[in-house]
Amino acid sequence: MTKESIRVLIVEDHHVVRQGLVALLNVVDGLEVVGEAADGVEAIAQFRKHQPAITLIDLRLPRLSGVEVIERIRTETPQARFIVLTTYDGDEDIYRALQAGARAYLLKGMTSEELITTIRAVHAGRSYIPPAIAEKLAERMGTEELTPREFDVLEQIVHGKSNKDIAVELEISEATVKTHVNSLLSKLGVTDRTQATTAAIQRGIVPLESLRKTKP
Amino acid sequence: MTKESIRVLIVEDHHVVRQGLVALLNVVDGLEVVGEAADGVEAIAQFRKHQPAITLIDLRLPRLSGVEVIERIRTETPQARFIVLTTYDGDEDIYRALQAGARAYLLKGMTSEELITTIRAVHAGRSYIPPAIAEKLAERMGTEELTPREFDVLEQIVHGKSNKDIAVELEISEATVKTHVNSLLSKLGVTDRTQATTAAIQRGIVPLESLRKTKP
DNA sequence: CCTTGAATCCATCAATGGATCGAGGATGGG
DNA sequence: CCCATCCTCGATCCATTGATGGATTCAAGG
Repeated sequence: MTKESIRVLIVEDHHVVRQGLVALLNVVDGLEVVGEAADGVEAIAQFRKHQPAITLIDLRLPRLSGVEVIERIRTETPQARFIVLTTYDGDEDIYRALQAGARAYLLKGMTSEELITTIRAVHAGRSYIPPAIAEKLAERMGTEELTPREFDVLEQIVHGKSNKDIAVELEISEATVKTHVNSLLSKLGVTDRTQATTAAIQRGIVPLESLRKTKP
Repeated sequence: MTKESIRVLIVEDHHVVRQGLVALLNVVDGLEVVGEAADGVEAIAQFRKHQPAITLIDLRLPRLSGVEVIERIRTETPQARFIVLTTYDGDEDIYRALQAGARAYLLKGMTSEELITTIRAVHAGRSYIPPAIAEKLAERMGTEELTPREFDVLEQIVHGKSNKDIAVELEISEATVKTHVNSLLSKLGVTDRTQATTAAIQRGIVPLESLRKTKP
C-alpha cells in the first residue's frame, strides 16, 4: 500500500518531548523517524548523515538556534523541508522561522492528527500555518520594521537602562538615543518605554533569557 | 522482585509531552501510569478515580492552574504527593507550587533517569529540588514579599499604565500610587518601573499571558 | 494596651522621559 | 548623480517619574 516511508528527523532538546514525538510518529504508517538531535550542532550533523525528507525542529535549542539551523541547512540543501514545533508564539519567532524557510509552524499541544497531517502536507510540497499563527503574522505585517540601531536601543530599554546609560553604552549622545526611542515607540505603537518593554518581550523581539543578570 | 508498582497520574496539556511521559514511564519496572489528564478539572476527576501515589503535574493548565489543582486535592487528600514538571522557572511559580504542597519541582528537559529517580524518592517520602531550582528559591527568600496593594500596582505598571491611570483604575490618589511604586521598587531591588516590569515578568509575578490586549 | 504594618493621603523638588523642531553626514540602490 | 534611509546631534518645552518626609486610619498580634 504505502510506497515509501517519509523519513523524518526530530530536533528537540527536551528529552520527554523528543521521546513523545518518536513514540507518536513511529507507530504511524508511512512515517519513519531516522534520527534525533538535542541541539543545533547535532541537528546539522544528523541532517547530513540521514538526509531526511522532513525535519521537525524546535526553535529554542542549545548551541545553535533553530532558525540558524534551518538557514545553514538550506544553504547546502535548499530543498530541505522544515516544520517548526515550538511552545512560543511571539510574532518575531514565527516571522524569522518562515523567513528562514520553514514550511509549517505548529505549537506543541496540537493533536497527533494535526501533526501527522501537516507532515504529509509539507512532504507533498504544501505548507501549513494554523489560523492562530496566521493571525499573529498578519498583525506583525501591519507594523514597521525596527532599524538595527533602534533594535539596539530597545534591547537596552528592556534591560532597564536609562537614556543616559544607553548613550554611554552605545557611544552616542543622549539626544540621539531619544530620537531612536521616539521612533521605536511609534513603530511599536506604544507610548512609553514600559509598554515598549512588554511589547518587545511578548512579541519575542527581545528574548526573555537575555534578561538574566547583566552587570551594570 | 518488585512488590507493587507505583501508581502515577500524569497531568499535562501538551499532547506530545503527555505521550512522551507515558511512553517513558510505562517501560519502567515498578511504575504504572494509571491515568492522564489534559486540564485542571479533569485532573481532579482522575485523581479521585484512581487515587495515584504520585501525580506528575504541569503548572500551566487550561481551566484550573496546577497550583490550584494541588491545593484542592490536598485539602481532601493531604497525603497526596505531587511532582511539578514544567518548562517555566520563575521564582514565583516554584514558590507557589512548593507552598501548595508539591514535593519536587523538575524542569522539562531533565533526563529520564532524573525523572524516575525523583518519582521513587518522592514515593519513599523524600522530596527533591534540583540545585538550579534551589538557587532560585534562595534568591527569592532574600527579597521581601509585596503587599496585595503593591501587587495591584505592579500589575498595572507591567500593563504599561501611568501613575495617573493606575490612580483612576484603583480609585486611589496618584500620591498613593507613588508611595506604592516606591516601596515595590525597593522591595524588588530595582530603580525604575521598566526594571520592575522585567523583574515581574522574569520572576513570574505577573504572567506573560495577562499582557495580551487589554483595552484602555 | 501598645506596637507594627498596610493603606491612604499630601506637598515639594530634582531628574528623567517624551514630543517636536531642524539639520548634517554616510550609504546604497536606481 | 539623486533620492531614500539611517544615524547622528542639538535645542526647547512640558509631563512624568521617583525621592523624601510627614500624617492619619485601621486591623492584627503580642
